[in-house]
Amino acid sequence: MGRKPKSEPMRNSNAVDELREIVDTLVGLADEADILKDRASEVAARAKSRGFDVAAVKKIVKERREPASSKTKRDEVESAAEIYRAALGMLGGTPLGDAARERLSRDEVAPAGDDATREETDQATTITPDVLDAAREEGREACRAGTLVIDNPYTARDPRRAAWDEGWCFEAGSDGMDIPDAFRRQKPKKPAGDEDGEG
Amino acid sequence: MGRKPKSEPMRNSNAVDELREIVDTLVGLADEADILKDRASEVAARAKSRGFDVAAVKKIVKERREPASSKTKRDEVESAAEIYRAALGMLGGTPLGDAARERLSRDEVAPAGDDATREETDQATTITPDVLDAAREEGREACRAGTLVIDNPYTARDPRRAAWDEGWCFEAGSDGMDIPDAFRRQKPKKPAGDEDGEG
Amino acid sequence: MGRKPKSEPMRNSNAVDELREIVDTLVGLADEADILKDRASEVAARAKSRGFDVAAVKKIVKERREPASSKTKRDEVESAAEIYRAALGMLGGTPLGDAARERLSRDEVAPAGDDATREETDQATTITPDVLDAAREEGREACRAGTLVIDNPYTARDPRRAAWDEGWCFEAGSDGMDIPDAFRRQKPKKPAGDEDGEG
Amino acid sequence: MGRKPKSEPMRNSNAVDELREIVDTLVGLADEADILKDRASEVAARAKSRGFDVAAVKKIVKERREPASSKTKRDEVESAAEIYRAALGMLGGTPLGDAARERLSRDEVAPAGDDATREETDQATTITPDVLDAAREEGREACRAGTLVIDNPYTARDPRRAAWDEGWCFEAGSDGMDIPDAFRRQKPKKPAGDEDGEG
DNA sequence: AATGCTCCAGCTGAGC
DNA sequence: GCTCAGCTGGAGCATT
Repeated sequence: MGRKPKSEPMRNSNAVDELREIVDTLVGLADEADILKDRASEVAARAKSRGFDVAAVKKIVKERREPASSKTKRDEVESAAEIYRAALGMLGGTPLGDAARERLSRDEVAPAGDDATREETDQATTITPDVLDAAREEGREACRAGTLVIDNPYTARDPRRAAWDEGWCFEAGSDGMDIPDAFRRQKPKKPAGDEDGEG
Repeated sequence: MGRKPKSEPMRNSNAVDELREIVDTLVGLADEADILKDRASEVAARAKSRGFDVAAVKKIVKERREPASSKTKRDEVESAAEIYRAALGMLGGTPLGDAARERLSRDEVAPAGDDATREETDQATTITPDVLDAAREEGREACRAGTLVIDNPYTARDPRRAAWDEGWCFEAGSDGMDIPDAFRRQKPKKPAGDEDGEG
Repeated sequence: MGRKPKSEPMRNSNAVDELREIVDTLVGLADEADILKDRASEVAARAKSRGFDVAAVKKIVKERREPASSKTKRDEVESAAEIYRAALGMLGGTPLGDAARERLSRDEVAPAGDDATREETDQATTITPDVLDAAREEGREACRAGTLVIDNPYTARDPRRAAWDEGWCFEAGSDGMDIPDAFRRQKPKKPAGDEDGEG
Repeated sequence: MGRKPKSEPMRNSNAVDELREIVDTLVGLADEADILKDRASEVAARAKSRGFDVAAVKKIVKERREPASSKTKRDEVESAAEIYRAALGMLGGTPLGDAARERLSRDEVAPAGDDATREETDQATTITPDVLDAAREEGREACRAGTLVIDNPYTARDPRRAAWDEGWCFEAGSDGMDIPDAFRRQKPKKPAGDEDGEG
């Protein structure tokens, strides 16, 4: 395999030498990268053999490395997804997280109804579908009444908390008005104006 | 460009006809798939123009479509990651979620120390770094005392809740014993035995 | 952000320290990998600014780095693809390459007809569709006559060369017999036997 | 569980209904896409069981589907890569393809030396490294003399053809002048001007 | 609008 | 035999 045309000075060569250097450099860098990758695989294998969940470890590593901006964006997406889940009745027992609550409160999404309707709720209730439906309805009424989503009356682990959230979010998106800000992509180019792509 | 050797019957042809049919079928299927993809892009574009967060919508769609098994696995990984975050002090204010708590309780990870040390905590405390450190220490003591992680004394939105969780998880992994079950990959082939890959 | 639960020795810690070390190591390795990647990007940018075709350079680098085995497999696939193209009349003016010719010769794919039919061909012919069709037909006859594909009578740059190849390959796959070896995946688990997955 | 807040009219609902419709549509489209994918897998499996080389079949399918523009670009990159390979002495026995030859001729890359030096070459030579080196040197001289690369004196299957190409291309890039046009990315923004990114 | 980039899913080769 | 990690190819996105 001729590496290069045999014996000659070619010290004036220009393009070929440049090209060769570029290629060699890139090959070298790629080789070094392979070494690093191998070492990482080793560490992962050791972690696995010790019993750690490698997928979870990688998740942590990714988190550590991702810049704050990505993290922020990730949270933005997740909070929006939670609100959507709630509005579609897909919460599945897990109530809204902090980010989603903050987003909903920040945007004052409530249709601003007449008056507060939330009353005392006893914690000792047995959880049945009916009870959950009632909580959902409570959430809707609360939303109409202008109650903030953060004022969900049920405690953190109470299944009714999620149901109330669902009702609230559903109502927030069901007022016949335009899409509320909390449903929109945050930090848009056009802060408040709506662009109707098909109108 | 000749599409095929010109005029002849070739009704006995075997391999070529088969090949042609296979290729044509695959091309057709791929074309149909492209159409579907275009339609999906259209819908996404419309959603975007209406103001929805497309990334969040896609997340919802993915969730809807992913089979229960994937969902379960995803949760497994996420709960492990949360426990790791807690142990490394990376919770960042968000306390452990349900799955992680359940996992920690299920595995009875506590080193079973001497006696319960948790006392009353007043909710009205101003949150300072010191207060969080105290909560962290409380969590560690609670872990040593055999308190279950589910018995975190702080309420859902109290920042000390996360700190207590961190302390508890850190302690659970710091007892000088082997890696606790809650840190391990769930449902392993070898339920409890450890295999040291490096000897 | 508390890096770790505040002030204590914890020199007996086990799982947590291990986990921390694993994560830190992986983060470090990933960071180093990023540096290498940046350097590679720099080199690529320089190459681009000098006027080189970066995509082509990357291709060369990839080639240099890919092990011989991958190269071999790549060639296997490419030779098969060429034969398929020829059989489907998709050569588009480019005749079969060396690898495909060798493969076809090695497998003696010709249906072994009666006698040689190829006669002299004058090079000065004007190329018209008819001429190409004639060359195609010649190739088919040559195949039936047992002529090896390597004995294509047309010179390298003659468009009829590709047409002859097309005819030859088409005939090789059109004999009404089973799929010829040259059409099959080389180096199969079952050297000659065919397994019909569908019955 | 709860698909949506139970029984109510909500015919005025806006955002939620829109969202639900979008999600449902996307789920439906993705499901249809899955079906198509399954069918394609079936066909591929059948092809495999019949003995076809599935990778090669996929390559053909891809080719059939890729638009002419992609094809053109692909060829551009490949021809550049071939020229680079030749200049670096990596041809490995395969001479330049048509596209590369055309590119080199189009750009008149030769340094335009003194006089033609190519003489008759007898085909019966035994191929040895020395012979290849000689062919390489011939190619270089031919390039210096202004001979077009298309006038490579060796026939298509002669190994010296590749060596001659290598010498020619090497010389074309080694004249101490700037990077020749044939080495550059075709159809650049700045047709002839060079921008030195690091000068 | 075109291009490069980054992320993701699907595929392939090992390993228990 | 099945699973799993690594990898390649493609699609969406941001950018100019």
